[in-house]
Amino acid sequence: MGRWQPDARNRFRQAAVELFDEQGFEDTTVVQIAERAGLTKRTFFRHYADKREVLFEGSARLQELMVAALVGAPDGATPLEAVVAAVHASAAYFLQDRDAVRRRHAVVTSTPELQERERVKLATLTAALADALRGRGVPEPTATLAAESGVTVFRLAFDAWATRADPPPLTVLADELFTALRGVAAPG
Amino acid sequence: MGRWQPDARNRFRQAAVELFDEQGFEDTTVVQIAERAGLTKRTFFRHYADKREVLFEGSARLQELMVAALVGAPDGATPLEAVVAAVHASAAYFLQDRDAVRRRHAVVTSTPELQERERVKLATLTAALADALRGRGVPEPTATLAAESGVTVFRLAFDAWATRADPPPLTVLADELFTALRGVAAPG
DNA sequence: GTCTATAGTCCGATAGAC
DNA sequence: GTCTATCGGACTATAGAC
Repeated sequence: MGRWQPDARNRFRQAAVELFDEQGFEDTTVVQIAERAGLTKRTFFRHYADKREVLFEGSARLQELMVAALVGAPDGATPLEAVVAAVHASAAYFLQDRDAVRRRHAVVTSTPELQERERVKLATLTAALADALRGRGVPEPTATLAAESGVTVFRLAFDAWATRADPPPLTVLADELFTALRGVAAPG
Repeated sequence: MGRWQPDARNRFRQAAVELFDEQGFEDTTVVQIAERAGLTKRTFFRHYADKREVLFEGSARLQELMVAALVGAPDGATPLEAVVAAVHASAAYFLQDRDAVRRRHAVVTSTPELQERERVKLATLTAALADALRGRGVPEPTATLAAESGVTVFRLAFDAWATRADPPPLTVLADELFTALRGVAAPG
């Protein structure tokens, strides 16, 4: 096989997750990750802009999924209904290996640095959803506000889903929050 | 006056803002800031946890202002109305020296690292507002959703106010967004 | 106030795939 | 040969330790 280590990214990701789980994010150095992956620090930074990024590889895929669902929502759907469709679509993404999702969530919520990065990813997601809404002809500021509301509901629903012992489906949690949101914005 | 340089924080803050303005955040080192302030790097890190924090000194004060307004809202106010009062109260904070506010906003929006920190501060503000709402007897998830909505409106209104050439008052921009939000959540 | 560890960058060299 | 991915080490700045 020669000196190339195949699947560099997969190896890095697995090594990183293991080490973060064993000894925490801050006490794990990039050199340690590289050693366990059988590669070097230099190569790590060729694949990831920084140490945090190794935990956020999936976010692009999740975003595509949600945007696609929003774009594919029925023509007659209101902006918020289209956003609800996007949030519902996200549930499929997390069903694959629930334990891994929960472990990752635990690491992220216990590390301020990682929470920062998560917020950035959610901001990117919000921008993408707002953009897709504008593509459906939704004007500003409605598009941005609908996208912001949807991502807020998504984040709160996902937090509850990843934290609770035996949670209902993500779609159910999200629907409860959407209902509550309607009550907040238009009381009486 | 002795060996202490009085007003260390003020000196650091002013030196930092000047340097960030002249050569950007990333190309400015903490040593440069300390030199211009007539102090040492060590002293800088005694006052601020990291290089970014020097730009966010005011956020605690802003938060107090908004929480106080929320707490002081009329008893009959709905959760969202109480949050609107908090956002309105923030306008007073920014009236002091508008140019400084705009320069700071320009630096923050042009530096991803600083946007991350800003998001964290907004998340802290959201938590504080939600807490104050719970103190008024508002149950979950209403308290959190109202706080999230309010901070979203605050952020969008502030962005517009700090970006536009000759903007209307922050309160006016915020009210427009609150109205649009009601339309998003309860259409028809 | 000095000393050290770690994140992250830059360079040249090298080895596989095509 | 060309393209791409890796390696190795030296280097700077942040941040924390002593």
